[in-house]
Amino acid sequence: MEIQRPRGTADLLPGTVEAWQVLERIVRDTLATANYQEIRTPVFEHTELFERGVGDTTDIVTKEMYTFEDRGGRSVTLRPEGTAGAVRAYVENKLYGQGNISKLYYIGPMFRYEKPQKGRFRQFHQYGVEVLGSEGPAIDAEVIHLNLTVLQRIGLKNLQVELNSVGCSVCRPRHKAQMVALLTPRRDELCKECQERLEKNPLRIFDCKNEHCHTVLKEVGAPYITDVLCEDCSEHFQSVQAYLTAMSVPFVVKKDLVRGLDYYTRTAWEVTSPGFTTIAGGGRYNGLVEQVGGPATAGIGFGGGIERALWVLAEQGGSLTDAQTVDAFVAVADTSAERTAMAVLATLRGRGISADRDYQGRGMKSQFKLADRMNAKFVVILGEAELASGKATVKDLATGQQEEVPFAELASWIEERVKGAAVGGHEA
RNA sequence: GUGAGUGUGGCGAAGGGGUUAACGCACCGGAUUGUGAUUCCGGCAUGCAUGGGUUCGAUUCCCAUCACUCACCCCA
Repeated sequence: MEIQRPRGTADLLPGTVEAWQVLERIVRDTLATANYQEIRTPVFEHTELFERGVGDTTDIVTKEMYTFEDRGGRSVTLRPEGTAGAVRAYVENKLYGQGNISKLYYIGPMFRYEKPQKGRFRQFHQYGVEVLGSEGPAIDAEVIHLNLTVLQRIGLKNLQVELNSVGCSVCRPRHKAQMVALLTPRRDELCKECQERLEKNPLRIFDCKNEHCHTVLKEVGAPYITDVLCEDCSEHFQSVQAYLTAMSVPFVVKKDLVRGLDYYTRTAWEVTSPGFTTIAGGGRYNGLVEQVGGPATAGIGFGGGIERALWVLAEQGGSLTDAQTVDAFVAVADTSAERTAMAVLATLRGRGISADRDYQGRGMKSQFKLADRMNAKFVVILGEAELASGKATVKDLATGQQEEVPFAELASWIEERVKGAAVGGHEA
């Protein structure tokens, strides 16, 4: 049997990679406008990093990690998300020693052992930012603003920012205690999973899809974390909203928003579009750097799914690319012109003019069809007559007009006419 | 991880236990001389996801495996 790609992975073929290139370009350009710098970290890390960083009660760690032993008997894991690795690198390379905040971004593959579905893969790709070293609400607003801006520039419509605060090490335990006190008497009525959540992370009960669980929540008067924030968190949350408003970032507060990772504190958000799953999401993680072994350092970041952004874009009827084009197609009318054709190709390419030809011995008619399919702008015809006269016949495929151009002037002639027009794939 | 559905050429698809597996698109070649459209002509699956079983005979029935899709879970 033919070898197939592993489940949940995808081949990106010519025709679709172009959109990825454009999207990545948009991400880089947008983040550069806010002075973010790229960081590249390993695609696998010691398993312990994720267990400690992401949290060992999360779904990601308990059932979705690609973990294996390497030949040295070490347990390593393909990264399921980008934050843990970035934070590890920040600590290991002592970036905090520079005294400034670090504004970082990454783009790359992530891995999660899940059952693949639409918009969900085992190897998927994210771009994301991490800001280390600032606690102030202004940076929250900047990061959320960037998160949304990238998506807008990609061309997505009907985007919605859902915002919440999940508290800190002061208010979270307090909230947890209240939840446990209120819900334990009616523990038996909760679904099996919520009974577990009650012990590990009661906040997540709000996330439950089970109706009866919600009824119980209401009846006992279980408070949203947002309603019982400590003073500092409450103030922070208010400020974030004020800054967002100042930056004209529309958002809605969603009190039951809980993110899937344990490390979030205070600000948490998701960006969605009605009818789709989460396209991007992020939050603040003030305790994470310490947990990974660094000095107490505030952090905040987001991750966006490339497949999901492209999927939603396509569903909304948008696209990111035009087909790649070629400036000149060199048509060989007679085998005696073969060498000249190769020379012309080399010359044109040397001048930065994209050029291609037929390598399958096709006839004239087929070569023109090929040129047409490549979206070539000009066809340079080389045959006996041209060799004899020292002039190439050049046809402008858009107008259908032909001209004789001396070999020596060919490159400049084409360059003049092609200049200014977007040359295939160099511009976003 | 649980449940359901699907799997025929590059793509979309018809078919159905018995000796030529429709059709459309795409692709390739041709319609007298070295030129892109349309039209016309011709070509293009010893094969119906893979492996096994039932049968005189299977691509059509059964089982397993793999993949994809959908729902749940959760998320990007």
